[in-house]
Amino acid sequence: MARTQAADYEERREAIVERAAELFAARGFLGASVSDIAKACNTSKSLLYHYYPSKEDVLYAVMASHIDKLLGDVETVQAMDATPQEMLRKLLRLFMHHYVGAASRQKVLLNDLDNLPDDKHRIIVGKQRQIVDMVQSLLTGGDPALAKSRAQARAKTMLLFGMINWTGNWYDASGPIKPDDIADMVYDMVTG
Amino acid sequence: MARTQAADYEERREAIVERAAELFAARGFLGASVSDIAKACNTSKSLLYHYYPSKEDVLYAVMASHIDKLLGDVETVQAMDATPQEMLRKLLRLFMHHYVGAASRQKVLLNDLDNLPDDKHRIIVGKQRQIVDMVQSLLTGGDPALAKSRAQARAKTMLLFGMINWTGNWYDASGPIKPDDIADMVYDMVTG
DNA sequence: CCTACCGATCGGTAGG
DNA sequence: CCTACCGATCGGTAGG
Repeated sequence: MARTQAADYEERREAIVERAAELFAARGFLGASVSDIAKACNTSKSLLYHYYPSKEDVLYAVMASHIDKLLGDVETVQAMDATPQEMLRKLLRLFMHHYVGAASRQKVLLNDLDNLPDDKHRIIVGKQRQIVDMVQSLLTGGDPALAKSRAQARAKTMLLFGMINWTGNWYDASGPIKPDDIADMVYDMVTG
Repeated sequence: MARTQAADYEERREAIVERAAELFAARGFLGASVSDIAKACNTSKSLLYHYYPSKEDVLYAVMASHIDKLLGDVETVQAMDATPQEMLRKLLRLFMHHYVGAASRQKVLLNDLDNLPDDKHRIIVGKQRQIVDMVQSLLTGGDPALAKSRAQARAKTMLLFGMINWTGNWYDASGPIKPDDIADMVYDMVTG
């Protein structure tokens, strides 16, 4: 009995996070109310507060689950035996797949980070920095000219993230361009 | 007397827009209250409603004033007698100057577009499309290979906008990289 | 009779 | 697990 409930508990927590991610992505964290989330989950506000202590904790769950997958991509690439260029291309493809596969969570991560309380904000920002640093080291490792100027290397890295982070605003899954195509276009532009 | 008041009226309207832009940029449209804006202007909420009929009209004023400057950049470049490449490089430099010089308004334009009512939303989106189309035509005009595939050209254009639109999240005016440097880095990446 | 402007409060809804 | 609520604050407007 207890085990069945525990299994159900985790399923409901994940269902709440998924519905919340969709609503936060569509209306913003402040624009989507706790009642909205409850309705989307076919439950009551009170039930929602049984699974998460606050609206901000739901937001954190949305962001943490997503960024941990991106950190998993970083670890996958770090375990490769390959050149920086090959690792960068692979990492960009993995990122784009997660960006597209979890578009709502990715949008929430980019738009509503400042709505997290300070302690949770710091955790997410720290993980973002790990990801950015990994990309920057692959970029400078493959291009010795970049290693000379730290500011230039950071700028190029952030231009790269601009390209992939903005895809949520225009990417159309039903079009001819696929996630791998975008990853390769970005790769060619930053290495060409 | 009447002329003095009219002049004051326009000054106050502009001051409200500037303060609102800063607050919307810092907290988001929903996170900044009308009371907050009034406080930042050292006036009352009632006075604010004397100058703008609603909070949404203030948001529209923030966005419209900014995007009209970007459209002015497009017109400046259209009046040039130069190659598509030279026009694109010039346009990117003009954009980056306005992005940096009006960072709050640019951030609001990118983050809070969906908080506009439908009619005003359509106006801003229409102007954005003009800007995107201009950049795309300069990009394909300078690169015949791109003209072959519409989807590829649109993708490259949006990757370009990703780079410059994301700069608000990392650009540091006190660092060694200047707006022209970013514009030229972007230019080199999309044409190289 | 107009405008510019204030302190106080409206009806509803937010997160909890 | 729900209905019924709270203290506070929301965008917007009243009288004067």
